[in-house]
Amino acid sequence: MHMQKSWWQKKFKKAGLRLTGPRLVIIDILSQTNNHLSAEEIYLTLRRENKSNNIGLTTIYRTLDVLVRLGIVYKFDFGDGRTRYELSEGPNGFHHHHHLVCTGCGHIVDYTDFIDEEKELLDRTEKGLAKKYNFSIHHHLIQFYGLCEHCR
Amino acid sequence: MHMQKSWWQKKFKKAGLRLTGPRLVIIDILSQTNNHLSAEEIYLTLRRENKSNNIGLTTIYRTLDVLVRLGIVYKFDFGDGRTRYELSEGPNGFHHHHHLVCTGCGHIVDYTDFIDEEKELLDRTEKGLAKKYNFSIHHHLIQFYGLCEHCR
DNA sequence: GTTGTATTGATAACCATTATCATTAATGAG
DNA sequence: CTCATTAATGATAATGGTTATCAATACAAC
Ligand SMILES: [Mn+2]
Ligand SMILES: [Mn+2]
Ligand SMILES: [Zn+2]
Ligand SMILES: [Zn+2]
Repeated sequence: MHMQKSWWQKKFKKAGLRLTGPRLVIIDILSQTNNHLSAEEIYLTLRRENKSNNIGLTTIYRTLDVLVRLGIVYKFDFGDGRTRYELSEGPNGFHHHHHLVCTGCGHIVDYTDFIDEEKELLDRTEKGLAKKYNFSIHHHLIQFYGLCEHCR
Repeated sequence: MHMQKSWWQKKFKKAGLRLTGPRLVIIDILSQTNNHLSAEEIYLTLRRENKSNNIGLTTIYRTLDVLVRLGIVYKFDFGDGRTRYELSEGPNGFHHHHHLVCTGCGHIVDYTDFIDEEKELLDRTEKGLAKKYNFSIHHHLIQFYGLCEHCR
């Protein structure tokens, strides 16, 4: 009974990193939610669901760092004082989106509206900036801030 | 000999806040640079230039908080572990721009290229999102990340 | 000038994230 | 499968940017 290798397992192989219990469990937690979890939230979820005896908070931070380096996870600052993480890709491939952030309650909306137009403009902007300022650009960040209907 | 009121003095008045020495000095520091200063950098600049006997770091944080609330200063996280601040407006009015961040050395470029096109798309996006998700949107954030020629 | 109150600064506390280091376990060779 | 190598882990302490406290100070309205 061999499990098919998921998209992220290959990345570990290629980087020469070990597929450990904690790493599998943390990716599992992230793939089970649409939320943008903080390290502590992952930690608490693990304890609550008894997913693994006791993974240290330190390991969560280290693992997230690895996942970000491998491009498996994206890292965000939404201004609430803690870094938040989200899987970069689901089983159905990338889900390119940007964020709408409520500065009242911290609620976050993943939106894909206008993404195609944005992408076109961003590509053009990226090329222009790269040339003019001699940068090699790797990624971008777009966020809208406001108040949700509840916090209005 | 009456000094003309600057754009930000009115905001203090309207908000019923006092125009104190420390506040004036901190705004002065920010208006004297194109850099995106952290609280500690402002603190050190003050001591170095002897702008005022001894303004406490606490006061810097509190003042920056006030300035952000009044819209006199913008607050940014460029991923280097400290919050950075920038005057929202110069003597010649707003200078709308976005940021290009070097993840190697932290160097930041203010760019205005493509701003008009971005603005058009952003306005449209903003309206669309506001309606669809029932948000009142106040501001947005656009940043490009990469490596400058030095860090390549 | 007097007065009421917002503001300040020294200090301690907070809290998310990192560094340390001895212990454990994933992996590849045999 | 067994073993040896060494990356990874977890308990703990430390770090560092930011906040809370509170008595002392200084705006600004009269
Ligand atoms: Mn998201
Ligand atoms: Mn800027
Ligand atoms: Zn809200
Ligand atoms: Zn650089």
